[in-house]
Amino acid sequence: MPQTADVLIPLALDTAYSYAVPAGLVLAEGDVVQIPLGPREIAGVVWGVEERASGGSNLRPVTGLIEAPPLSEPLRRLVDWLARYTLAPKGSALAMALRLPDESARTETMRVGVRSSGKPPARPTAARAKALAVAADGVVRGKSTLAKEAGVSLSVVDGLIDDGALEAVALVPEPVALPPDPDFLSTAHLSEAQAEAAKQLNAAFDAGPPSPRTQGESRDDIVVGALSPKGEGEGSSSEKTLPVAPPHHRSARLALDKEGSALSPRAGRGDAHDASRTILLEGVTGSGKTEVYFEAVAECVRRGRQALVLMPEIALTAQFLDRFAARFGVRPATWHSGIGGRRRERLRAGVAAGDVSVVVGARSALFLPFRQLGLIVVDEEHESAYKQEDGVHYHARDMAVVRGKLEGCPVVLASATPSIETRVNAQRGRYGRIVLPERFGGRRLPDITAIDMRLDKPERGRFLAPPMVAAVKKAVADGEQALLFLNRRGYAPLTLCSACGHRYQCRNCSTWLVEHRFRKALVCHHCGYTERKPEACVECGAFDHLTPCGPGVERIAEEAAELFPDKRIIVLSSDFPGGTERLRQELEAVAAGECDIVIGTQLVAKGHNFPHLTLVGVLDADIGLTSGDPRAAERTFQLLQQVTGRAGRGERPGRALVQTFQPDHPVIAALLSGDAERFYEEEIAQRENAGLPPFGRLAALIVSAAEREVAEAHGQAMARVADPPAGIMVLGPAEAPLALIRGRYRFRLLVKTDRAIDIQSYLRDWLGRSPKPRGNVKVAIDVDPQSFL
DNA sequence: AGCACGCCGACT
DNA sequence: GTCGGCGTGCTC
Repeated sequence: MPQTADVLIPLALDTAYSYAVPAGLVLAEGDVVQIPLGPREIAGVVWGVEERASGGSNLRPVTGLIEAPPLSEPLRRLVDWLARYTLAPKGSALAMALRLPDESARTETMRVGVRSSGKPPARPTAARAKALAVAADGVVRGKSTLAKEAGVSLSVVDGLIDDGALEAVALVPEPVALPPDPDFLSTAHLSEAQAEAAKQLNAAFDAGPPSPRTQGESRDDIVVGALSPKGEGEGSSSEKTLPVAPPHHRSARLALDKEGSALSPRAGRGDAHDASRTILLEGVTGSGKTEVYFEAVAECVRRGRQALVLMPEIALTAQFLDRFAARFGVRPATWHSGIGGRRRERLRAGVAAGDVSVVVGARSALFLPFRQLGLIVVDEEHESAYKQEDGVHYHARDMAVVRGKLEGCPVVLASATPSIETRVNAQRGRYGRIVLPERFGGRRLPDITAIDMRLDKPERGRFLAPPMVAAVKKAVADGEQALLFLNRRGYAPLTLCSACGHRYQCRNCSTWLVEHRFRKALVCHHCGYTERKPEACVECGAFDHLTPCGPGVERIAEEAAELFPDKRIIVLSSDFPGGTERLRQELEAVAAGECDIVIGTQLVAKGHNFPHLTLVGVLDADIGLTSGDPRAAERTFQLLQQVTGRAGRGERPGRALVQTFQPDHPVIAALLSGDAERFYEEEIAQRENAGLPPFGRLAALIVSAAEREVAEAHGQAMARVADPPAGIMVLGPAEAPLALIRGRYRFRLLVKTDRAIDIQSYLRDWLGRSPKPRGNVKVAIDVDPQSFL
């Protein structure tokens, strides 16, 4: 019986295309196939197979099966889910999971090995005899290995191959990763609290459903950060204007749920099942979260399943890999954007075959074709680096929760400073929560003291307050390391001409240009626009009147160099001269203690540990509190908590000094009191009081039209008509700060929502009914539920 | 993603 | 007169 295959193509296409399956080829869902598309041939994945007695003869045939790991059922469902949630075309979502070997991989030379063929060489020589003596054991070696071992040159080996005494064989590539040993280190090194936490964590392995793959139908109900339903009783007022969702669309059930909040299909139903399977592992810096989740990884490996540890890319350091090796005997397989070519493909294959049992990777590792995934850990779950902002917009932490659900495996979200949404999910019982309250080894958290800048003013033209100077002086005099933290790159955030008052501004954005003295340039930190620092004022032509206003790390370094001329000072920021590799080296050097005073931006708050650090000085704790970003408070708290937590990880206790103008601000007060709990409660309450969801949901709708008036009319009509269903808020162009009109009248509306999925049907319906002014309005929908909050 | 088609400005 | 910019549509 002839087959027809629906093939999803990794392009911006939302529907699978149908192809005839040639006789002799039998396809299954998930198979990677080559198919003709227009004039070319490309790879796609079989999304469905139909048996057909007749018909299908008008379809173009599948060209062939590609040798690549097929996409498992859960992975295919993840692609579906991702596409629907982000409103991305399915094909684009597929592209994330289908990264086939690129050209460089194919052209890379295959490693050739040699072994003895048993035949004696036609022309024996001394060198040949030596080589053959080594090869006599019949073991396959690389050519260069054999040459080295025998102490002969490569040409001798080549000669023997030509001669027929050695035969060349394709070498089995070395494994991408050695198997980690879950019992390499006994659990005796764990503290009591850690051991208890590990035990609780490991209980999650047995709490799951018997078979995850029988649960297909429930997958729409997966609750992740941004999708979590609101509390009960929130507006259902606009149901009358709720458009009738197209019947073909699944969300009809959700959108038309008459029971109450249409957007909260599961509101009020605590989900004990989820709670035992997605777990927030919360512990202050230095409490040993990593060791705890390593135990879960060990347990997962013991059970013969695979574990995935997700990290923000910058946190994937040698330091971390060594910690892993100390626990498991070997370094883990790693996956990040820099892994390319053959290595990439072999890792994929190893993961698909189940040979690679642990992968540590950045967010894209989420789409690897695991054979039997048994655990996902999301380290530093609050990190905004988990947000993919280009192409398909997704949050890797949320997708990890989704994949965990689809694979039927536990998901651990680890953080010292969890995101608000994760805290809320834990609080509402949707996620489990394990807290490590203390630092490992009885070490104390650093004492944090405020320096009230209204009282303790720095000297004129200086930025370090006297108590800060004194503290740094004492620390370095005692041979300790100090960190001065200022989250501002460059020399000065604003430059003006003291003769005419001209302020240097970016020509693209409305931001001030930041002076970078080292680079002799004025730089826009928003768009990257750079210009040479002018000799004379561009406005009035006055010389020597350019005045830097305010501090950046470079300026602090200048001040520190004057105050502590004999100390080793280093500035660490993301624009470190010499690139990422140099920066990495410098971070290692600092960790090794080869520096007295570190001056750094937020870069130093993440990833690296500095064991010699005892003093952290925060130079402007108030930066970011007034940014207008709804997550400003949360972000600032997380950052300050992390950076102050860097102090005192070694034997000595640490302390932190915080320069601030608002010691009573809730964020600063919570930081000073060390009461994170209080911060979260206040922050969540505040959002609820303001009528905001406790965490972000926002969808952006882009309308582009050939004519500005058309777009504007459309947008205004939309904003007006949109008396939106519960949980959806449509912001008109005037209210939307991001409503940029760029290029040819591209027009952007923001639509705020609980559930991106519902927007799709809502908009389709609304636009379907609306008159099309000139028949020339195109609607593309682009949603990132989290990027704005 | 590629590739064709079609509409507008600026050249040998 | 065309060359070529990109905006738009199509690929089973």
